Amino acid sequence: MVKTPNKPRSGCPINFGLEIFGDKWSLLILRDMLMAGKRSFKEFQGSEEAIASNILTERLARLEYAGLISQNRVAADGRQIHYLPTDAGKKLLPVLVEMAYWGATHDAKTAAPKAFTKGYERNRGALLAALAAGVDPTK
Amino acid sequence: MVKTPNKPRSGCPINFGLEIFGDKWSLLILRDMLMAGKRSFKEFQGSEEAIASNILTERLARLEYAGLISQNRVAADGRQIHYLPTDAGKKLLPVLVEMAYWGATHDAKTAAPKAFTKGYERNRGALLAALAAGVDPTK
DNA sequence: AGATTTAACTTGCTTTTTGCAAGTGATAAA
DNA sequence: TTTATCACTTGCAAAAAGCAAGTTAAATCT
Repeated sequence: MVKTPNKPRSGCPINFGLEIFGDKWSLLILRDMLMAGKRSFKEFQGSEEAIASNILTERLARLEYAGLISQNRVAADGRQIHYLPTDAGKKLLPVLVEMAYWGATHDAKTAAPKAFTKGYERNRGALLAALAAGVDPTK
Repeated sequence: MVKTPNKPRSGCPINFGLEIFGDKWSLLILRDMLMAGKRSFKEFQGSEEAIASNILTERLARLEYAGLISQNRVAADGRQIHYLPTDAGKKLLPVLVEMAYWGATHDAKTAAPKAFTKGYERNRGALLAALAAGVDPTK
């Protein structure tokens, strides 16, 4: 299901990332994990962008294969699996934050709260730290 | 050729970006423009990843449509067109730098020069400023 | 001036990926 | 013990990517 590693198109570090999460869905899953605390299949499916279940399955497998997330069956409920970011996955937070800031400042109709944009501009490091600590910095 | 704007899947600022450059090629074109000073169709085609000409055409049109780049016919040679980043396009540099840093630190076989990684860790702001000014910070 | 190159695309066709709707199997709850 | 819930699968249609070859306009070469 998850394909064996094709040889990379290049050794470029940007290309390295794109070959893992260069599509319209992977970073949304990471966003849900890293910025919204979501962990289950159901929660990812519930996001506004409405990913199809087969695509979500494939992306979770790929992200796991790439070492960005891990699976853990929930002890209290044998049906559920919790997907958690690995250390490598967590380190993508700055990428997400930069993309979010760019989108917030270039989309006239953005739903990004002003507090996010202001927070970034005032103290980017503190914003990153708050998000990494699981605190919603817009509240 | 460039499709009319579908309604966005959400108002999320990250999704806003993904709907424009959420694929395996767009950010490589921006990388070539913003970090390698490339401007012509030929130069983009010459990159190691070897984009097909029909895909390159389509992506340049899409990026222009989204306002990230502009076309300018070269006065000295009527065959050539120079593609240049707009202000909005230039502001994607931090996204590229974060992706590059992540890739450089998570790909064991990365071709990223140590000077880039070191430069980022020592002084991210200065690295961004140098790249924005068109200086190659690894030299 | 005519022939050859060069730059930027187009076209046609095949393969791969995405998207949608419906269905399945293993728990868990009523 | 029926009914729900969760995490998938499956089948099929539509869209996008990939590849090779061809086209057009403008420059350069002879």
